[in-house]
Amino acid sequence: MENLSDEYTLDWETNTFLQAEELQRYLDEAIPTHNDSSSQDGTQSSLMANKSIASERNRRKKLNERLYALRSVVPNITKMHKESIVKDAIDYIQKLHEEERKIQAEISDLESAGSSSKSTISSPPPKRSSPIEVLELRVSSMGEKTVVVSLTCSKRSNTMVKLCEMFESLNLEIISENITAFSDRVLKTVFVQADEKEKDLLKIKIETAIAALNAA
Amino acid sequence: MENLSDEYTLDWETNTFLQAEELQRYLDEAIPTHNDSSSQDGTQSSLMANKSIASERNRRKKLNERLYALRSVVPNITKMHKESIVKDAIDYIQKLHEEERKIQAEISDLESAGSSSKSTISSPPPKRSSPIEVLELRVSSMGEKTVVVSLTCSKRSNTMVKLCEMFESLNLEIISENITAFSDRVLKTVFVQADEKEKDLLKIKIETAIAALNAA
DNA sequence: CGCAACACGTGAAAC
DNA sequence: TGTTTCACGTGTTGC
Repeated sequence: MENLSDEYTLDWETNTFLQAEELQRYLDEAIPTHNDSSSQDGTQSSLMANKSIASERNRRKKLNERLYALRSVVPNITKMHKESIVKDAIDYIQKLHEEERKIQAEISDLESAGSSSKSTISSPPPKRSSPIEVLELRVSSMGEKTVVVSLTCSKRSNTMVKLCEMFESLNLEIISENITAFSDRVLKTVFVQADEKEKDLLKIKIETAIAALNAA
Repeated sequence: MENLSDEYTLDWETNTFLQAEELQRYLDEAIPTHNDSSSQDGTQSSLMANKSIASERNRRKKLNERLYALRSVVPNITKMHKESIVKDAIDYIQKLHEEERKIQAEISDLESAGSSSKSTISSPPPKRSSPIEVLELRVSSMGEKTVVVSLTCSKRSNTMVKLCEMFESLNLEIISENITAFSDRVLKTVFVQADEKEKDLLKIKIETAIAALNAA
């Protein structure tokens, strides 16, 4: 039977080629397996066979290297089988496609910047958008000394960061705040310690801050 | 020449699966290859073997379908061999990466346009950094394809912003995320689309990102 | 004739 | 335990 006791498998799970040296040695050395000069009627059987076998090995090796490289350019993932590597690559490409589409729209909207400091709410479809697209802004009072701000935006690349910065710049006395991102929406809720009469003023402040941030 | 009588090979060159019917017939029919009733000692040899062989067939078929799908999402080229499909996909992803990088730079340049004259609202350069103090970091899996990150920090001046930026920089596939600040704590919860096996790796990534951010 | 690309069945190894 | 993934050598087909 075949001896081949040694282990040469390259390892997709542990990320790197395991024992590359050994694999290489195996590959280089093992090609002329049959150097038994049986010299039978065989014309060049072993010679031809060895070439074919080497070609096939090389082909497989190449393809595997390519798959390995493919995985390395796809972020997020670090393991998995051949099939999943390709699958994840597909998903990733599609994700990039969509992202590019969004960014493209965002940029074209940015260039045709119209400062919309007037509208209180209202921004209906995903058509009209600026860096921060406010879908809804509600400022209400909860008791005498607490004001609740509820803000809904469409989710863009840096929306959460900007929202945080924006509220931070207002220097409010924040009791508690919360941001949730899901689907294509970002929802921010802030509990502010302030007199209920400041409610409307606070709303204007927020609108102004957003407008300023978008016009920057 | 173009006789192609019993052709079953699926054709990567001409783009579509050639003679899919015939291939299918071949696949379906040929499984119980050995129904030679030699009635040899065979206990379950053929039975077990046929399972293995069918599994292998299915695995290969799956992988080929995936490769085919991969090629379909990569624009530009259409045809070529397996290896080139993967290679083109890699090139394309890298091209998209670079494009994204450019766009990102362009956008940040656009955003940091004006300013400098007389900013009433926006804080000038509040570049003071207060490190992120991690109180608890829990990364767990929820099902096979979802990983939940739960991170608790102490609340400092820019903690929320930094947390958002940090997660954004990781380029994860985020299903939904949430930040809540209350009292002197900030709690961030993120649902990430990732294999459960990536759990530990993801935790390390987050820890590293936070450490790097604090060292700035 | 060879060369390149492929599908196939098989045994080994990992989970 | 068995299921799944893999590399391998081989036969076949089109250039």
